[in-house]
Amino acid sequence: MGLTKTEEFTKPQNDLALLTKALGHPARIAILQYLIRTKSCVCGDIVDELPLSQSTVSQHLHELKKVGLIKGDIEGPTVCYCIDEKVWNKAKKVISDLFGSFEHPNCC
Amino acid sequence: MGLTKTEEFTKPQNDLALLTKALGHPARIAILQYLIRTKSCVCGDIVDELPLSQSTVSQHLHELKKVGLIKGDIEGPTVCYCIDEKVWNKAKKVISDLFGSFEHPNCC
DNA sequence: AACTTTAATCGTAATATTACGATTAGTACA
DNA sequence: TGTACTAATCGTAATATTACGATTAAAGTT
Repeated sequence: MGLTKTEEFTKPQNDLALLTKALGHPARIAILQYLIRTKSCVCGDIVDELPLSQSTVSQHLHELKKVGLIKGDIEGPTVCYCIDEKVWNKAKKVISDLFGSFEHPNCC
Repeated sequence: MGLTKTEEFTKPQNDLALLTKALGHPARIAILQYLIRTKSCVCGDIVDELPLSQSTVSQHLHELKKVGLIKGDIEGPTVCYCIDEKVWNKAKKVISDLFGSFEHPNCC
């Protein structure tokens, strides 16, 4: 199938899964790290930075934009991608809530 | 293709991507939450808890075991799944490092 | 030994993902 | 207007994922 049974799970579960799924590719991790690292929100430079073709990078940027982690502002001929602080902080909270909810093993 | 160019990225990037990818399905989020919530490391009950077939749940458990987040101890006829504290804490750190590395937007 | 229970694995089908080259759309400049 | 550049989209191929039923393997029970 390849089709997730989304309707059978809660919205928080689906949202968290969509978020982590978006993070689940080394290229997208690399993009986020690059955006955080570089002071200026350099744009098409991402393509030069990554070992992937322009169209593939564009697809990964689209995935990240879909979950809101980044946003793209058109600046003349180029596009400026940045981390979306609001979504980023929300994601940070949701994920740390998950990891914080485990204290100690119940068994084993 | 569907084949990630793993060799072009760093090990930390690939490791983090594999971890988040494993989290990137609502069923696997639900499994982890269930294991955290229930005091006893109840086992095949996971199947009853989830709206998926036994074989599908088994596959998801396998995915989580692959990245080490959970471990399964055979206890008589049943198998007891638990969070692996060590891997869990490491994952927690790696992810919070990523989210902590962003302070404020550089632009936009 | 035969039976039951539990959970992994196999086989399969449908859909998703990853990647690329080629094309297109949009903007700036000559 | 024509040209050059950037970045999205289209088309496509290869592989991965999700899901299920059926089968198998392993352990306990009768």
